[in-house]
Amino acid sequence: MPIKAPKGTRDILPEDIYQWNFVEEKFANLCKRFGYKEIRIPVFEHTELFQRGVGDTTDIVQKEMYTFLDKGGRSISLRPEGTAGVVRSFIEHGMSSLPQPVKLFYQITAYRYENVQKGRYREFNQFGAELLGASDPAADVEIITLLALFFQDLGIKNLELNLNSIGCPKCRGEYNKKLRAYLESKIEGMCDTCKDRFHRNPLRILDCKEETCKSIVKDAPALLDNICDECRDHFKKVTDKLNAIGIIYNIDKGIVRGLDYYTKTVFEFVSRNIGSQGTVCGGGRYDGLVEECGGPPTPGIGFALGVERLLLEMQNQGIEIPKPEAPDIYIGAIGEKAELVSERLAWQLRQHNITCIKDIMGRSVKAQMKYADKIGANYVLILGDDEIETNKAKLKDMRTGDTKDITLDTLIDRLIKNKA
RNA sequence: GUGAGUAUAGCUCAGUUGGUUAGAGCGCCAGGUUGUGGCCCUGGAGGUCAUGGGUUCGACUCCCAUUAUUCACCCCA
Repeated sequence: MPIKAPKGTRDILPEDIYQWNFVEEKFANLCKRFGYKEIRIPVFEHTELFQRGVGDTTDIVQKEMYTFLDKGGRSISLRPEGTAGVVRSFIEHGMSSLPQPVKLFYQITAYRYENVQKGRYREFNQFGAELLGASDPAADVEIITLLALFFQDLGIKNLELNLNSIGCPKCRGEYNKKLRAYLESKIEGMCDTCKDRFHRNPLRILDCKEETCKSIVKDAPALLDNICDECRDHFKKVTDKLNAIGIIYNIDKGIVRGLDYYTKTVFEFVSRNIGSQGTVCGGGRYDGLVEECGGPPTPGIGFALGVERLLLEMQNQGIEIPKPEAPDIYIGAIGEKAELVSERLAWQLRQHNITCIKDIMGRSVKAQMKYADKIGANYVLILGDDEIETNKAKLKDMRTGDTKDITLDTLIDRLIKNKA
């Protein structure tokens, strides 16, 4: 039995890689335009980091992490997301002593043990950015505008931006009391997971998809209507700024986010066209996270964007990504003498930054021509005894089919000129 | 963890009420033209019919299990 890629993983093949390179480069350039710097973090971390950072009560930590003991007996987990690792690095390298704010971006794979479906894999790719040290609503807006501009740059239209505020620990505590009071009498009518949530994290009951829970929750007090003055003011400033820029959004009181660290602003960009996993990007503010992970009190906000979903959406919208450039020239040879010359020629061409494919199969001229055609070479040069003797050859333009006599010494200059 | 669909060549798929050497198109290799691609023609390589068991004189076809895969639930990027 041949070995196949494990469930939920996939190869990105040479024929598709240009799409990935394209969005990766676009994202990196955009982040730099906003003053963000790239950071690379480990694929695995101490399990405890995610337990503390992502949250012990979350599905991600409870049932989706790839966790194992290494040979030293340490509990290690593959990162299920990027923020916790970035925050750990921020603390470990004393980045709170850097000029504030600290702006970071990354392009990572992440790992979650889940059942696979469209737009969801066990190994998946995320683009993310984290803005640390800035508590002002302007920081929230910067992160959202970065994303809006990214989608605009790529030509993606009609992604819905959903916004909510889930308050700070202070007002959320108040709200949890209110919510519990409201739900207490109705607890018997709720599903089993929600009965559990009632004690652990009643907020997430708001997000339950069970009909019975939904109907109970429908008339529950909304979190957004019960946040404290400071949080309300923060949220208003965020929406005022978005209005001023002209970024369209919905306020969605149901967004809770599955990670425990979020505070105040939470948001997501959603597509309706790419299956049931339509959240292309999710993010929010996490003012307590750095401290929770053992660093100095530091506000932060960031997001993670699912690259597989991004590409699905681009495909869905018919957005064309420029294909990679074709090889400049194919050099074929007949006979050993010509082969030696073609080796030297190819070496020189490549030194001059010209993409040159040469024959390494010793095949017939016809086979070589067919191959040159299939790889999309712009020009073909076939060398034989005649060419070596006269130092001249026919340079064939594969598009038009025209051939032109050239001397071998002028080939490089000619190709360089063609490229320009 | 749960539910449903699917599994035949590298890819996309045929394969009759169960019948003997399992097919096509595309792709790959070669030849037709021993020095010039695309079009055309000819030939070749490539299959434990997902795996294991069962029913049957006989199974790609029917039944069961397993695995993989797709979509969905939960949840999330």
